[in-house]
Amino acid sequence: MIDLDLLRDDPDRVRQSMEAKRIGDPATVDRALDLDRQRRRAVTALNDLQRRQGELGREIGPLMKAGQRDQAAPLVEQSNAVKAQVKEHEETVRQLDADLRAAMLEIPNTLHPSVPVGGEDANRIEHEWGAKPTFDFEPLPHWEIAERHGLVDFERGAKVTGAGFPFYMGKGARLQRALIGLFLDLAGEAGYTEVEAPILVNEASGIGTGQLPDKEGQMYHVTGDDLYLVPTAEVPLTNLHRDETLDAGSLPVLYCGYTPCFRREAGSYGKDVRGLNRLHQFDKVELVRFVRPEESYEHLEALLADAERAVEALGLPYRRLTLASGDLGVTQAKTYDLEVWSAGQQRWLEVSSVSNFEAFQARRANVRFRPEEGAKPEFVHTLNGSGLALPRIVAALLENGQQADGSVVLPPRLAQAAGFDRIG
RNA sequence: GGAGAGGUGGCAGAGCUGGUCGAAUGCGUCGGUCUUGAAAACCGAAGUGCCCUCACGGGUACCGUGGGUUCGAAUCCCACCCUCUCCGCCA
Repeated sequence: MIDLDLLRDDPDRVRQSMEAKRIGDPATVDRALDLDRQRRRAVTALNDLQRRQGELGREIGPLMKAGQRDQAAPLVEQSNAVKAQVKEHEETVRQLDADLRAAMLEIPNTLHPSVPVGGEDANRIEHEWGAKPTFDFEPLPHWEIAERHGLVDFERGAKVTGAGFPFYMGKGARLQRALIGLFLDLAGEAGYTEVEAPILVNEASGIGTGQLPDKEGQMYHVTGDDLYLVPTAEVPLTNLHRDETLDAGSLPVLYCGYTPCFRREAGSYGKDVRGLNRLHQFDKVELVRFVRPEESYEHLEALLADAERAVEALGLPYRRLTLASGDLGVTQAKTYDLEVWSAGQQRWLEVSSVSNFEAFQARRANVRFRPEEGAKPEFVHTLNGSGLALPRIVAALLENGQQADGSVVLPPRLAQAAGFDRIG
């Protein structure tokens, strides 16, 4: 949710962000402003009536206590009349509140000035690291390598659950476990507190981080208990402090957590979804920061560095993009993507998305802090980044590490964590 | 899942035979007096959201959440959520 004061003071900026992000209808801004004006008028009227009701009640009280019902009768009659009006106005305010909130939830976060405006082709490549491997043979895509070594069983996953829910077998499974451990260790070294979180969350949490109502169809919904499977650990980790006022001295708060992630990926089909490229269930280590607003862009860079360190630990060539406005979601003010080079497919695969949400999530989730003793609570800024998502990392490791004899060599740091340095 | 108890301000804990209750009291916090300084003692301050106001200030709502009864609800009724105790079940 954006700041209502910003909407009132600078609606043009809000509209421009909507247009640049290509999200929503800019007319929503005017609708929200209109609802806001109506609501304030209604609240003022309601408060006046409530005051009158209180006055009458305080006059009636002593009379009733003294048994002077007759004297109280006309006042009671008045009070009943006011009560009816109060009820009416309450309903009006309730409706306007709901409408305004709905409109506000439709308005995406504003952009940081450094975000390039445009569509996907305006994404800015900032940095490239590592050398793409070269081969004196035709490198295979990871799904063929995985099949050859029995690392991932897509068919049986499809039988047991459905497409996009693979089994990892043997060294494939051990690799997952080693990567999760390695990523959590790296985050721990960087100062993050490790968290094991619930992987089912309630509706309020979905709203808090912005998955609801915007991306309703993307989460698996457990209807029996009205809970949602997490699409990322960002949801539980950020909602951990929902409706809290944090101690200023505790900031910044840094959490890392591993969870399986569940995404319906409704509407995404095509050749780029083969193998491990896009799954309904996958593993990811997520990094989350709660910070003071004035420091959030420094933290964005620090968080980015944390994610890059993880890729570099694996020796995978990668590049960093600053996402253009059109590629940003509802909630982000600025996002960097990290993409690793996947030699068998000859393409870049997104493995991390590092974002500053400024106060957008904090306002929805009501996470605040008190800047100093006695000061008013303010919203924190929240940030998060993958550190990292596993499947495409595994894809790149298999494709980049493949040898002429069909075996796969693992990078040293991973070999150490996994307990083996070669597959096949 | 069954039976019972309970959810009050930063914490603890009254109030719950409805009527200036945003709410006693204690602890903690902050300011002051005293002291060379500190402690103790004493005095005082201090919640959050929303609305009106340039401001000073004022109004209103909030005692788990949402409804209801009533002229009036922290106090009564209903539903839900959560915590605790006992029983059952169980990795």
